[in-house]
Amino acid sequence: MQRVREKDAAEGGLRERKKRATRAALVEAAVRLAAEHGAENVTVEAISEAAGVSPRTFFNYFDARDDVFVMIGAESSTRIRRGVLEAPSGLSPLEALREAMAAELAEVEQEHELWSLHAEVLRSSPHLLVRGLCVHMADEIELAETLAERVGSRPGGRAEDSGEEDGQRRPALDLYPRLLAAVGSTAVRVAVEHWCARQDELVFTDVFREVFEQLAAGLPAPSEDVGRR
Amino acid sequence: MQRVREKDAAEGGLRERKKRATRAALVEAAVRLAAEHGAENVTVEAISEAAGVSPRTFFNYFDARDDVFVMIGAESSTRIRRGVLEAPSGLSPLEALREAMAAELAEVEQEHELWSLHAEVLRSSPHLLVRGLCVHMADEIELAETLAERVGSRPGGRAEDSGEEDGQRRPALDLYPRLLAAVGSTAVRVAVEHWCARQDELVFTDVFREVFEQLAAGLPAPSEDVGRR
DNA sequence: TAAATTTTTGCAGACACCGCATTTTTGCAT
DNA sequence: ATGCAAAAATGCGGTGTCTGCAAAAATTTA
Repeated sequence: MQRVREKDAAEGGLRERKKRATRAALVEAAVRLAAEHGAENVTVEAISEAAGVSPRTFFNYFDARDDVFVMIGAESSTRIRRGVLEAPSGLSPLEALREAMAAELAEVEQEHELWSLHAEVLRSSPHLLVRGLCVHMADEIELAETLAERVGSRPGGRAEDSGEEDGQRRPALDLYPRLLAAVGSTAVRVAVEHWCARQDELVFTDVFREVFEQLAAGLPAPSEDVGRR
Repeated sequence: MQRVREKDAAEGGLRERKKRATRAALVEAAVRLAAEHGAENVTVEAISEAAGVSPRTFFNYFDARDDVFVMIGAESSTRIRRGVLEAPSGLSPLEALREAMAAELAEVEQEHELWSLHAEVLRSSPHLLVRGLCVHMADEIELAETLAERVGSRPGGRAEDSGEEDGQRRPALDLYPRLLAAVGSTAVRVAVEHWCARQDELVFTDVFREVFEQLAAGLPAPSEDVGRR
């Protein structure tokens, strides 16, 4: 009866594995087709056919056609939140967030191949880029909750509460965690965009470090050494 | 022959005035219908009928149906940018941005009636809220350019022009203005959201001041003495 | 193997959206 | 005012998105 509870989590059942495979197939087919013909000219029918499922099934996996181009880093959010909680307790909230995000970005670097193709698709149709960032924003509230947890439970004892799956309880977060989550996410976005714009000249790690330094310094006016003329 | 005045700019031609009227009628009809029946259940046909135009005409004004629920603060962006340039030169970039945004928010407060109704619609269907923020984001690049102008960091040689006649050429802005524009916008968004969540208890001005103080201070960990202010 | 559960699929239909041709409105010069 | 050109509104037809429903297929459980 109650023996199977976490099929969704790992790859317990064969059923879940197939679902993951189908979803991945749809995403890959979509990205590949979009890279070739342009995202606007790729129909649900074409994606479904390339993935080997019916068009109707597509909508069992994605609420909207555009979502398939955007649902890439779906698990990043979870990993970042875990990273925030596991960061050394000596770090400030901003530093903890920075470290968690840096780790996740390094992780993403592994799948550089797929992300590169994906980025190309988004670049050709900014409409989708915007949509992707919106999805990212949905994670912001959860990140804020995690940050609140870290800030609230000070070091000394392990803040590892077993039942943190409260899920329902949304007690109007404090301003600070919300702000930190939103601003941190935004900073990373800017870093990525800036790096994408001039990939050749810049090392992403530098840009990443730079934006967080700026944040920590309170966004002061840039030094004068550049402002000649 | 081709003496093309700028009828588009102000209220010169009667033609433009009618266009504005039609657009406003569509927006108002849409918001009103959405407030009553829920945004999801309002078709283009219904909006068009309420506004007294044909359904086809609707798409002459808006690229997508959802846009009609979102195109409210279309001119805020321009006013904010002007505010940034006109701010006292003694202010830091962050302060200039803060002042410009505070002024615009005060301006918006005038049309409190419409915005309140509009906010209610967005609250009932977060899908649209997301879309609205996306529109907001499009302004971010322009805001970054304005900030760059104020700071005086124009890369790419001839700093003399500063004109927008390049049209296509967007010379890869510096990191700092981009970051400031994005983070500033994000901070305001968080402030608005936070205030909306607990409208009864909070004064918006306080929240607004608070987020910018946090930014200027580098987002330090919140101290234990909360009642300091 | 049979039953229960979940997923897939086809189908019908509402609606969003776009291109095109036609009609109406507006701006301007005569 | 009046005719002409530009621009907008409209109607129509078609493609594509997305949903609900019920049957069929696959998978798990008993």
